[in-house]
Amino acid sequence: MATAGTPAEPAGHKRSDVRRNEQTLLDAAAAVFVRSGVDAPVREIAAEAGLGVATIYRHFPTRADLVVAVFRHQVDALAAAAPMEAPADDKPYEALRRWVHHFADFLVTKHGLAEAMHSDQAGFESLHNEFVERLLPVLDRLLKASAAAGAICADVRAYDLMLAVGNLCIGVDTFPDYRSRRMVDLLLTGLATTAG
Amino acid sequence: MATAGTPAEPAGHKRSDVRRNEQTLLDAAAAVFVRSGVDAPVREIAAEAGLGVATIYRHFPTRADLVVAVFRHQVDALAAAAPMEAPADDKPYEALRRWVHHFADFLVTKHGLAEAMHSDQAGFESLHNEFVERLLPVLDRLLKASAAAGAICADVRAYDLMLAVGNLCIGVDTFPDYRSRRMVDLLLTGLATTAG
DNA sequence: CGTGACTCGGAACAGCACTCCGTATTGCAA
DNA sequence: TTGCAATACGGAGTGCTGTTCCGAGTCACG
Repeated sequence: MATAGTPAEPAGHKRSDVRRNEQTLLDAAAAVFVRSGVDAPVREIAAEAGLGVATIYRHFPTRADLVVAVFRHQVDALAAAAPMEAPADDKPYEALRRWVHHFADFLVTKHGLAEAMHSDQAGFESLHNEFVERLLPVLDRLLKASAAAGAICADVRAYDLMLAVGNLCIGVDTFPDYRSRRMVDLLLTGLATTAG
Repeated sequence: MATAGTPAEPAGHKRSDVRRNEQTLLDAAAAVFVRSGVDAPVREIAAEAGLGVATIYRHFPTRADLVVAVFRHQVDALAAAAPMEAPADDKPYEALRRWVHHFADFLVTKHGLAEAMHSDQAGFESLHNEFVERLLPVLDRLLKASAAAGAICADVRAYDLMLAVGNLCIGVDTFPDYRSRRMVDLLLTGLATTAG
């Protein structure tokens, strides 16, 4: 249940094996996620790490906690990739467009991540929450900057856009002919047009 | 494996209990799909029908076969809802827009159908195939008519658009705040704009 | 080196899809 | 009406999943 954004990381007073196993698990999970997708069986991750399943659950109570931990750096990089100060940028819509494509590329390269983020499966809600918590403010800022510049219509909510883009990235693995990037572009174009 | 569009329906030479049970299953499945979504446990459908699980598998080898059979009439209606003769319509883009929204509304009201259609789970491929087979020609016709009228850009493929719209309908149950309809509209707007 | 607290491992439980085979039902013909 | 061959049915069985529990093992500190 607990969202458990950061389980507990005062970092200092943890037993050495705990810290070692946590890192082992993160490495194993990263490898398995690439090989079998983010919804790979828990046992497979445990085997890859050479640890028991209970150890996984002790460190990462829900699957989303593990996924978030594995991708944390990349999500942070994504958040940081957006221009911090909007006023400095004279082309806010271009900045928005660039960042959304970065976001989409990130999702597409992590097999099953987009699917999982919008899944109703138990344990995945906090994954959704994490993404919303970290990236929604960024997207909202970009969106408001564009709206202020009159480049897009102002009544589109960042939340809707974020979920929509995430949704458009679903199925790229399953259906090789599907071009998610083109569709994301189309959505962004629609955003700009409604301003007219 | 078999796509099994129409398992075998010469209708005449089937045992009476077979036909009766098939209808019972369809009714039960329809009820359960509404209550628990299209990915409800097989046992639940069997219980609702008062039949064994093997009977379900005998009539509908894959889950998609059952889903397709339950929604066949509505999918047909959807296909028929598109204007048959494009030339007669002087506003092809409006027709396209209307039909796509019909399609989206259909998906949204069937809990989990959009998710299932783009799932990589075994047994769901034929669901995707069925939708593509039945609705893609319709969408393609609408799209070509709009393109011919110069209302939209011509380089968007019907397949991409269909999957994109389907994707945008994912998550409406899980995330009540997500407005899929608005996002579908945005996508359609983008389609029109790129023509400019 | 001993002790106490914390952690690990894998067996155990529960829920799912899907299959198999003995039993029951059906339709036809005598 | 009744017997029989073909066919369908039911539910137990198999195998894979997530999740929990507790005895055995490991670590840090005195």
